[in-house]
Amino acid sequence: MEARVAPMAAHTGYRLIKLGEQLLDLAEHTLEATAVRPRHLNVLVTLLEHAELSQLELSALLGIDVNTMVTVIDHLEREGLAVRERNPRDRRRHVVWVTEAGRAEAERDTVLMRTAEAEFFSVLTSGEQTHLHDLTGCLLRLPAAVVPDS
Amino acid sequence: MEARVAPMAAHTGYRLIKLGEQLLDLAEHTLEATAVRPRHLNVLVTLLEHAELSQLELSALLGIDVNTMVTVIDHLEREGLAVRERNPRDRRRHVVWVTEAGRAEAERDTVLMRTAEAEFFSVLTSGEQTHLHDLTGCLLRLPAAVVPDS
DNA sequence: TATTGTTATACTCTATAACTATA
DNA sequence: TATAGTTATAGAGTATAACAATA
Repeated sequence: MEARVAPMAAHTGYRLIKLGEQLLDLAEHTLEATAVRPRHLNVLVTLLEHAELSQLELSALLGIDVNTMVTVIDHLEREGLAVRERNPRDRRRHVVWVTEAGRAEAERDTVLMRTAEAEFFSVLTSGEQTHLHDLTGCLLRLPAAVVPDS
Repeated sequence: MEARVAPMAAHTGYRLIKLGEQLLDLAEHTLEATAVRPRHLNVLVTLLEHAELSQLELSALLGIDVNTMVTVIDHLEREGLAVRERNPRDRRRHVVWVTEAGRAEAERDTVLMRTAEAEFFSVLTSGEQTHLHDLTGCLLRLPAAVVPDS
């Protein structure tokens, strides 16, 4: 008795698309009870690491449309997690920075995400997880310097 | 001079989401000049492998909403790639089957996809590609019997 | 005249529910 | 009464282009 399988699953590319869908669903579900959704957490964490980014730089770095970025930061401001200010040296630009509440939210949510991911990947051994981490980093052309996920 | 990187890239889960997005974009772009889009090819290939599937069974197997499946098969019929027929043993059900033109389309498009994917994964060695194939299969709980992508 | 951010619009995708035909 | 498929509708997400402020 063999279970039916989608033949496209023979393609590694298809597998990665499916995994991406599952992991995005996992992220949405994990953050369900929080004030943010995955996209907002991504922006918060990025702002904590790279201070002084304009919205345009944020958009380029995260691959989020500039248009969408406006509403993401609208939401963060409304929730008191981030603040927009004019850049005094170029008043066309906004500098976005994270409030203390935003930092706390990001730290709490990062723990939630790490726990959920650990569970998701637990079917693999620790060594396999590291290997997957490295292979995906290579495909994304990430510099080796990126802190490993452990 | 180090390039700025999205800090979330430290999470393997985030990496897989990003790769999934890139690979879906790649699939869309690869099939741009054809009569189908990735979802239609997925259905065609599945019907060639598993004859006699109803639309409901197709939906469940591929994770495509029953609702969406209607429009996908509408498109395949309009393009002359598949045909819907009533199942004589249960006239509520449709049996969907692929025409000769549909088979040719699927075979041509599968070659296009394999070529595009080979290019995408070419930054990895052959052994690394196989390892990635196996790791993703494990995470998706695929039976080991699935034909490898080589 | 070009750039940053915002707003408006339309287009796609998806999700819910109502509807039909069959069982 | 339940099920397979279809259609209608509304909601979210995204993409394009116009717009305001500033350089």
